[in-house]
Amino acid sequence: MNIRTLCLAILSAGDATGYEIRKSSMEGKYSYFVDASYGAIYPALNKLEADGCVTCREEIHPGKPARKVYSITEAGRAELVAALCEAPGKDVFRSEFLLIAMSASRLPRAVIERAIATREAQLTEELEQIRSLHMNAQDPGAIWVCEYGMACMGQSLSHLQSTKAQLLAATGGETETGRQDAAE
Amino acid sequence: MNIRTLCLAILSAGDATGYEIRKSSMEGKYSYFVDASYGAIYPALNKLEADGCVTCREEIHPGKPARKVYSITEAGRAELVAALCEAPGKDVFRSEFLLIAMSASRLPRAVIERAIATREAQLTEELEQIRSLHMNAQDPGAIWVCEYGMACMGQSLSHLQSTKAQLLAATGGETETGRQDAAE
DNA sequence: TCAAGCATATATCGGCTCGACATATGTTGG
DNA sequence: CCAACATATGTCGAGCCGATATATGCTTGA
Repeated sequence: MNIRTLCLAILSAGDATGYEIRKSSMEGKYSYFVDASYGAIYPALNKLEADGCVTCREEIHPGKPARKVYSITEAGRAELVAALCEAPGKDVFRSEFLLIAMSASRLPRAVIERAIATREAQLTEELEQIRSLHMNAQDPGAIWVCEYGMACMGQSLSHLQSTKAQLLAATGGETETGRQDAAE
Repeated sequence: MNIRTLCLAILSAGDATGYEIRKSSMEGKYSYFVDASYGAIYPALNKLEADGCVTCREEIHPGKPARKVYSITEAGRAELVAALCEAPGKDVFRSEFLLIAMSASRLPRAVIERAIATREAQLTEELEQIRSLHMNAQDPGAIWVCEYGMACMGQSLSHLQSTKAQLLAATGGETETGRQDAAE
């Protein structure tokens, strides 16, 4: 999957500027598919326009920088469907947290504590975000994806919370308070 | 997290060649942390050697290409611990499958069927792999990570299997057999 | 009140990385 | 027997990320 397809997917749900495409691919409802930076998005939009897959209208507000709003064309929709019909690539899960957890026995307890807290906060925030996405979702596919995400993240969070004591018990210790905390 | 740290983490568990590092970062027990290609690993190992973080011995088997086996040094272990003590970056989950699923209502049923089957096969294989990792794991941190992975993937697979009918019901249809299959 | 910081918005660029390829040899299965 | 695959190192072009530059309006706390 490439940036081109991501842009088409986002534009198929409504017109957007390059800035908005980047935002929804980094934080919003398209943040679970492929990453994209400006350096990838702006050239991709130029190419898509040259290929007739999108059109661009320049909204000029006096005194403001011009907004370039892109719309998908029929040719763009066709290319999007064709791209999505290709066999999907492998899903990717990469976690620095898990590398830290795996090295727990060689790291100070405080580092593991912070890593767990950070990961819990992340999962909680993401769950919250998907919940709000779920409430606003109309399309049955989008609803299914939200429910799938909530199920996976919910399990991830609850397993982390119920077993974090075991992980902390495996730390290198290092601090005097560490051993006392373990008795808690 | 960078390739440098990944190399140190892998070497901290035992000596390895560039080829072996790449393999375990792509398929083996280090495949859940950061991606790495040859083009990233070989330069990183050269840099690590120049910095005194690893040493390299060339095993020469006559008639074979020389194996460059790398070992971590004390300086390397110190840098690894320091790197792992940094606040961890966000975990990453990216899925082409979910983008296809989200677009289900605009795609032919057969495409969704194939995407689900592909994803089920992937998850089953990964679960199997973690199970074997779990059996061989010694370190408590590694065991915890395996159990965490099994819990998350197990939930992911079982939720997919128990709700895939709903996703298929949301497809665009397109094939005549599609509607008949839905009654199954 | 007003500067500082943040959000919006477009765009470029150096450097890093991926994926494919080149090269060489041992192993294994049909 | 040989094609395909695994081991093993390494290069290179294409593509992308992250940082930076530029410009402006809105918010907010000292």
